[in-house]
Amino acid sequence: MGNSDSDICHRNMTSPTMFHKRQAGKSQTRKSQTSALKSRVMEVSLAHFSDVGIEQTNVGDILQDADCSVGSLYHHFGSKEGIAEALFVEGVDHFNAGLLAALLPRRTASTGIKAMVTFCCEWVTDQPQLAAFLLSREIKLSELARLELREKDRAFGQSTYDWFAPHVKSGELQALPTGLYMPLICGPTLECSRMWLSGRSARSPREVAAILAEASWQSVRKSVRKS
Amino acid sequence: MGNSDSDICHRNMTSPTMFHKRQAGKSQTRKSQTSALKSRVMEVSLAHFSDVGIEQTNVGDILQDADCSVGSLYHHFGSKEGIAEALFVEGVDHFNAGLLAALLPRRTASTGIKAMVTFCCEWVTDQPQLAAFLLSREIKLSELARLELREKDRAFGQSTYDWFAPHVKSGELQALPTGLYMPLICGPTLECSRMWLSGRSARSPREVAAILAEASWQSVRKSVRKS
DNA sequence: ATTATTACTAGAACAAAATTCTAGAATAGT
DNA sequence: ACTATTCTAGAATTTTGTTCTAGTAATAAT
Repeated sequence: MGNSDSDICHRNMTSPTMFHKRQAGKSQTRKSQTSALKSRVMEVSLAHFSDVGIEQTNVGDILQDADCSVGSLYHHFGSKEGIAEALFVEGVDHFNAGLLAALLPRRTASTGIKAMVTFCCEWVTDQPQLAAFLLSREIKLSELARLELREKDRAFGQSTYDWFAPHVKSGELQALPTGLYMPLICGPTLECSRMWLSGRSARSPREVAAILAEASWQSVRKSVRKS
Repeated sequence: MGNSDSDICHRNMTSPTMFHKRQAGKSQTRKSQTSALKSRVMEVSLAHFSDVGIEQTNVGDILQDADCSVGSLYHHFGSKEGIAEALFVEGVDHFNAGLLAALLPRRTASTGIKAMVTFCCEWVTDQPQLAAFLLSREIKLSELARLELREKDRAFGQSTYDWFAPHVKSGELQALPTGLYMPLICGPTLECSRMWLSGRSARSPREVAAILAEASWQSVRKSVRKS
């Protein structure tokens, strides 16, 4: 059938060794090259994901933009969703840590609540891509990542609750089902963020931070009204 | 090259006419059969989308569950995203209409705001699938649909604003940037909804409707405080 | 120093899934 | 009756995510 015997096994004959396109800096250690590659992939992926969503992003584009080979990508991340998962976990960690750092030092209910809202607004405004990606929630997490996040979520909830509890006891904050504090405090801000991120609103969260902070505070404070 | 002259054009020779699996009811008009098919596809798709997301849902399953052919599906919806788009537009319409119907008859600021929140809670609790799908926002809308929605959004915003304006003037409601009313009023509820729909919270929006309604009202009312 | 072992890179091959294509059937319009 | 249009059908194609095999650099073990 073939031209001669010489064409037996013509597949996989192009030795990868022949090409060394990506040797970049010879001085760099392998380790740093590798971690640079991983960050490059994550950065590029985030840009695509937040722009058109995970589904619409195709691996080929990531590969090209990050100058990465199929093999490397699947070695490091396992799948396209794997990249999204890494980004998601990293992002949640960063956000939660910042939020706690903003909350914990405050000594009064009012300043604490307002600090949370303000932090949310700044964070979203400062990293719109990551925010858009986290808020989109189109990620199908692996069982492992799901458990990891559930645990982090629990720990985070506990930390905030420990801060709230005394102020509830002292009568500054309303006593509410635990699960309602976060939605009441951050819900409006997140909704504004979604609108701004998707172009449905012109005002950035930062611009309306003060209003949101005040409003959220009014919604959870224990109020004794005049009228 | 071929065996004989008789095998010219052997592709596409299986006449679709030979099969009449889906003739269902002969009495039905073609029109009603068609619209039934479309609803079936949308219903089945919604179930899959809200369950595992658009990406994870595969067209083959929809085809099978809705007893629809590839041709019909692509004729009516153009693509998988097309189905999602149709569902999305329909869902938003339904929600907005309901919300307005709940709001407009109310005569006081307080009852109006609370009616909005309550309606949100009930709606989400009553149609969790549709709610989950709408809130997930993993849909990449076409330019056309985007414009259509933008316009509907504008009209909706106008209607609500027309209701708000007098109460702002009368001093019951705070004067706020127009884009902030919806996030403040519905943000906490939507956040609760997301948590309930994704299993991160046990309490349904309906169960906490009263608390949310009161809190949201406090956040937008014009307040004169004692202390 | 030499030899396993491991971590990583590379891209061709593969498989699965979405979409296009061709064509026939039902219906509406003239 | 005939023509155009809408709709149905499924085979064929294309696209795209992932696997596979094969190689290289770095490290550990002997």
